[in-house]
Amino acid sequence: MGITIYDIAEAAGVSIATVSRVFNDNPRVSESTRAVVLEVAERLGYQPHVSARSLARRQTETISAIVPMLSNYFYAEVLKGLQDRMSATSYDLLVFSAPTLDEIEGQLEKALHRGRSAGVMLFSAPVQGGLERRLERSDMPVVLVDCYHPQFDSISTDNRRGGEVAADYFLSTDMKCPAVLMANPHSIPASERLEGFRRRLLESDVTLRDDHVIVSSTGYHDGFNEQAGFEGMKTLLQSSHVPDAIFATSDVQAIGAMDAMRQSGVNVPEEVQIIGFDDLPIARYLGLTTLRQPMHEMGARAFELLTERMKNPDSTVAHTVFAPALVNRQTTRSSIPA
Amino acid sequence: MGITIYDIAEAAGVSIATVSRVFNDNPRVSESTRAVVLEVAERLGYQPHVSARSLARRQTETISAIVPMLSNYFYAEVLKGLQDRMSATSYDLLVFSAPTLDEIEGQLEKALHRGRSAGVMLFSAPVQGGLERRLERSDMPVVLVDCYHPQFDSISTDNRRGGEVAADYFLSTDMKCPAVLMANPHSIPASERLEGFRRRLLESDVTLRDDHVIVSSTGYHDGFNEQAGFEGMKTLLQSSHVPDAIFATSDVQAIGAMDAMRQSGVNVPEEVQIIGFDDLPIARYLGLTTLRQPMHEMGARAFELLTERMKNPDSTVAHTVFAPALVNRQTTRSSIPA
DNA sequence: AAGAAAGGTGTAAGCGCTTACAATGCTGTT
DNA sequence: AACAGCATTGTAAGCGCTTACACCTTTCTT
Repeated sequence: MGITIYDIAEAAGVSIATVSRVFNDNPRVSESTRAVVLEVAERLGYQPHVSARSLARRQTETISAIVPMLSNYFYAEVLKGLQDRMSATSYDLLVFSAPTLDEIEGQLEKALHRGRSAGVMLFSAPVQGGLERRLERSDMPVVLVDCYHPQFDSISTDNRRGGEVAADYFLSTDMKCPAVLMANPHSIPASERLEGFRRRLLESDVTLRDDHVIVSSTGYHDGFNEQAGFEGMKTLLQSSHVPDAIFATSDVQAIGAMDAMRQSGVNVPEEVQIIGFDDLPIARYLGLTTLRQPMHEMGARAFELLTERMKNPDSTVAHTVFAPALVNRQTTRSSIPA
Repeated sequence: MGITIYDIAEAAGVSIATVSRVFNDNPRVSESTRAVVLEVAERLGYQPHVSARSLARRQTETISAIVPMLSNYFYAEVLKGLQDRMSATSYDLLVFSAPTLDEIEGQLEKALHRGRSAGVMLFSAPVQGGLERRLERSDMPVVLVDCYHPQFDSISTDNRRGGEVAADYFLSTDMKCPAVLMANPHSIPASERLEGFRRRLLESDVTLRDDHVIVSSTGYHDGFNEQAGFEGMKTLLQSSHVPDAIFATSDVQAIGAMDAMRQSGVNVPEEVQIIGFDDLPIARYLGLTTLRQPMHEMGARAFELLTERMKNPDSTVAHTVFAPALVNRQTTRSSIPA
């Protein structure tokens, strides 16, 4: 159906090898024939056939991203950073979605399919068990995003540090009774955030009650969703000890929690302070104090790590860890000068 | 590097044709040899090579989506609907991003590349001029999402109707002075929303002042962004005639506007009502009254239209139009009984 | 002026798969 | 017993491209 190099070759009066060379920027073609070939190709509207090319070259120009869910704004932002970085290159982005843990392996299998992609980005996946083995067995360049494994390049945020920063901030205010709106317990980022938060409080004279760590009841988005925050907050407000400082493991949870407080007539931050995590663009317009993850930068860096790995499969593994930064807005009270 | 059908054929003691037949569910293979081939393939970890397969078959199993921006939550939601629908099939999703109008043609060119995809979804693109010609010239199955052209299958929301519904609602309250927070004027959906809103007001005794149609100052996301809403609202609040009812052409603009009002101490909805557009999941937790677009359903339906078109290239063009529904929450006042 | 080096082009053998066609061995018919 | 008909399998020719190798001109050495 389409125009092939044979058509071009014939029309230009050269061989297919020459046509191919022109399209591969091979210097062993004279300027004059190059011009002719290009002119003919342009006139006939020639495009190289993607599959044929990658079959012959034994490599593709597409990379695969396995993402839990596009409708999770955190991933949407990271992917935007990734795409902005990629757009200058000739790579294409194939997106697989794996909403639940069990689906990851299946999607990874598709992404790892021979001839499909030049590299894979795996988002927020606990790399262990079958997944770990599968990844080790393949010789595909891989970058982990928002997760970690010693053997693979990765890019992530220092979640523990984020928890610590949140705790430190609360401790610098007149906070008496903290609580955590936690996502699903099996979520590694969420667990790490909780861990950092808890660790810092342990070193202080404030205690984090066990019943003040509310685990998400909904599995959707791994518990990183508004509803989880809303319901968790409802629970906290009914507690015998209503907390006065909330650390939510994501902005969307914080947003749900703020709604619950609004409905109950609780003033933020006068009665209850709240800190989120991510700093989605929207957080600014909600006045939400939060821990910023450089999402676009993470996406861009992930692409760089991946291409680096593709170029140099045996270089040492690189882990890029970003430090989350507290963005102080209107849902927290001011620090008490020391 | 990988295992090929030759390896399988040799190990199973059959020809490559038979191996190929097994993997293509060709019935002309005996049960016994099928079992042997499958067993050997499993043992050797065989996977068909994607490019080789699509080269030989002259077709791919991937579809391309050209989206202005992944970080626009509307697209993220539609894509989620699309992926959920696709996950049961063997199709893969290639995502191209075209943040500005000029970039669409280039990205479309990539998506239309021979051998790349079996079909294309084009989001929010004004199909005219070069784009229109390019699309007509290709024989690629295409579905337009959030835009319209008589010659191509499309899926969209009745934007004018949305504007009318918003106007009708405001008119049913004690609204005196409406305003519109408009995105970029060249955005077709935004223009249509404005048009419907304006049309209804024209039939009423309330007038929409020209200086109360605020066009987005930022081009980012075509003006569908929080900042545009924020700044537009600031402008309105400084107007000699401060409006008491705002129709924002998207939820994110409404969110920006609400922040501006909060900062200025304006009460919503007592002093100013506001209606958004989209009904992002977050809208519910912000109590935002808005016009709901069934985003997931739109994605799913887009996929169905596309596969339909792929199966049957000559069937008549189908346009699916969803009616937006008003979701009444806390940013609007109640209707006055007629 | 002869030979080496360099530049430019063509030939042909893949890349891994699908599939038309041919070949084989059965079964059942007459 | 000979043959038609069927099920099963193999052979080989692509799909459109890349690239090693060979070949032929030029140009440069000495």
